[in-house]
Amino acid sequence: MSPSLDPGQSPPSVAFLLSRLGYDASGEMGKALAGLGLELRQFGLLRLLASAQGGSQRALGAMLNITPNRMVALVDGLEAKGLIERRPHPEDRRAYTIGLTEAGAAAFGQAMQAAFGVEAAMCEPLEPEERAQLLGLLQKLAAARNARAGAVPGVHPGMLERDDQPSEH
Amino acid sequence: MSPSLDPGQSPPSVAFLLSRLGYDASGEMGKALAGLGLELRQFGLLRLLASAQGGSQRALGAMLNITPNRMVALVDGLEAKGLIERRPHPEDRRAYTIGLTEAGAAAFGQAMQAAFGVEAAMCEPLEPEERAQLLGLLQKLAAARNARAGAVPGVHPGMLERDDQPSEH
DNA sequence: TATTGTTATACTCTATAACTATA
DNA sequence: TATAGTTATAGAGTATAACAATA
Repeated sequence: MSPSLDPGQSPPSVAFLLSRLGYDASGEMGKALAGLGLELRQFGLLRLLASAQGGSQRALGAMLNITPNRMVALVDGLEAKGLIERRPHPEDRRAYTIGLTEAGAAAFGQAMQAAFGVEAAMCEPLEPEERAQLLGLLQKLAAARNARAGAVPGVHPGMLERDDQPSEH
Repeated sequence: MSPSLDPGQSPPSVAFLLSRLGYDASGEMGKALAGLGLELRQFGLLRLLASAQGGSQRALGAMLNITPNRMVALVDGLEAKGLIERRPHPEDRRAYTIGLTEAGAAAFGQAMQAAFGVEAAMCEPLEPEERAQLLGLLQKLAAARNARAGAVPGVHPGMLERDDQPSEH
């Protein structure tokens, strides 16, 4: 976004700047992950699994706003890489339990390193205090949104999927 | 993005939060524009035309990172709505000059109003001083990026197009 | 020969609805 | 009957390469 009268400048709007910078952040993150052979969405699932093991494929998909049919390909892809596993669900023979493999945990660690690299590069123009300030303000905004939305917050739908809007970015 | 260990929380990372909030901002902007019968990309072109009249279709596309073939449909759509016009280029009979119509200028005004509404809603959780602070920090980041990238800055590729990364939103 | 707008084709991604096996 | 994962089909969106008119 950027409804400026000057095409070369972002307008003095938080929403526009967030949109622009967030898009760039996703892009750089995607590039960094591509170097590891990972896609943004794959990283999103790894990240979720690193904190929430044991969920069914469907339950994980619900948390990521990914429909069941698309979860198949996503899980297939990571399983083919040996980063995750479909394990038999202990209570439901229809379902699988998705879990990180050792290689998957290692790959996730590398991806997080890459993410921190992107973070550092993006914040490089800011003084340390400015960066802390910005972080606090963004967290406040995000917290308010999460409280409002009520559910399924935290995971950037962009790296995963969504149910309503922007796909262009 | 959001490499947190807690799937319900964004991690303390500027990049992740920017990605998440920027995605939301685009989404809300898209919704607001949809109420006016406009898409994000269409708004992007209107916005550009409001400040840079007279460019050829190709030149405009270059500024928005939209390839010539896709500019055709974009211009077609807005021309069908009567918001822009293909006018004969004064110096090159192959090219057109794209210009806002009166209706287009009015629609752009309405879209800007909608954009400001989104801005206000998004910043509602912040105190006025916080908002000003956030705006300043985001502008500093954006300015540094523009200076680095060198060219074609300011316009959120997400509402338009891109040449490398995230399309998942 | 290069460039403008345009079109044609193929390819990717997604959505919707079915199917199977369990519950 | 409803739900897990899966598959099939169709649709939207995009990229690539061509094309006619003009430079």
